Amino acid sequence: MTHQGNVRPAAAPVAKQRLRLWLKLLKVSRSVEDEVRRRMRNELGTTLPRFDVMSALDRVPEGLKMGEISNMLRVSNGNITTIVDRLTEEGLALRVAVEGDRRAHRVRLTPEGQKIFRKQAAAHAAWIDQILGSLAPGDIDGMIGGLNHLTNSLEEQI
Amino acid sequence: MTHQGNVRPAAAPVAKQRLRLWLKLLKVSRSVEDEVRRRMRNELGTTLPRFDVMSALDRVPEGLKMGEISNMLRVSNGNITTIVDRLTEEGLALRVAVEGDRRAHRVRLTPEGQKIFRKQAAAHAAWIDQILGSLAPGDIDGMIGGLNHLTNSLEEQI
DNA sequence: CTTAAAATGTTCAAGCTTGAAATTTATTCT
DNA sequence: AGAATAAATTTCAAGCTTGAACATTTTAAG
Repeated sequence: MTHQGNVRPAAAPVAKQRLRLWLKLLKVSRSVEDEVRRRMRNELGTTLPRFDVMSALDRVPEGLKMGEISNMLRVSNGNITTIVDRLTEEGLALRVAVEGDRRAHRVRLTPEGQKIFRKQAAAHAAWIDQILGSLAPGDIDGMIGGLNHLTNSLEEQI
Repeated sequence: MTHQGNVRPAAAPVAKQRLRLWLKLLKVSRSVEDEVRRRMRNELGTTLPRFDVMSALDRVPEGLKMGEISNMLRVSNGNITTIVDRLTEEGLALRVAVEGDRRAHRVRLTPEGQKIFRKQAAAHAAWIDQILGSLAPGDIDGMIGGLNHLTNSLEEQI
């Protein structure tokens, strides 16, 4: 029963609000992402995409198939191919054959890759804490709430 | 209000919360951005960067210098060059000489470019309203508040 | 078993993005 | 004025990203 009250201030500009929110959200997340990207390059000599891939791999010691990585990261298949190629060349990751399926390989971090990733992850966490330092727990909870709503409806929608 | 009892569970993990928030923020904004990108391509035959540039130009009828565009969009100079080149080739934008400074040009939308942009902007606004449709005014206000805090501190910091 | 369909990856062309180097034009200093 | 410095862009190499086309292997159907 969506029943309007008797006084309507104006044709509800919820749509406008949503657009404003989105523009703001995009701006903030681009700013932070740019800053992180810059530090990845300058302080760690790596890139965000590589870090993302290594992060996915680090969570699953037995390794991930290419398709699993690209699903997790919401990124195209071909994309992952080149990133993993490079990580492999540098000895940070390796592909192991999947028993019973000659199409697929499982990608894993090498011990060296793990060691390096751990360091990078610590640096990354510290940056984020610093960059988002102005946010109080109250802000955080509020935003996480809204973001969760969004995430849920996006998963249904898209 | 989630109010902790008198016992503090552990050394305040605000940093962890901030990291969680950032990962969520990044995920949501990438999802929405990807969806918008997809529709830009499939439904409008354009790209987000082009749309962004046209959007900046549309707001300033007298035109913008290259550097002004790249500042507004927080994007490198070289980047804008190629995008404007393409818009120009297609007759959607044009460069007019700046009186008294032969280094710079002012980029403007052509009437054709304006017409096309207006249509695209309307479609874009509708998408956002639909994609963010699950957000109630309460969510929106909360998030905008948090984002404003962040924006402010980012501007000082970075 | 043989063939068609599905799944898993890789390759490729095109566009985006960046930072650094190069270019051209303005401005400032002696 | 002449030289050095600064400003506005463009060019360039390298990496990221995507979707489409392709190749290989697996699974399902007949």
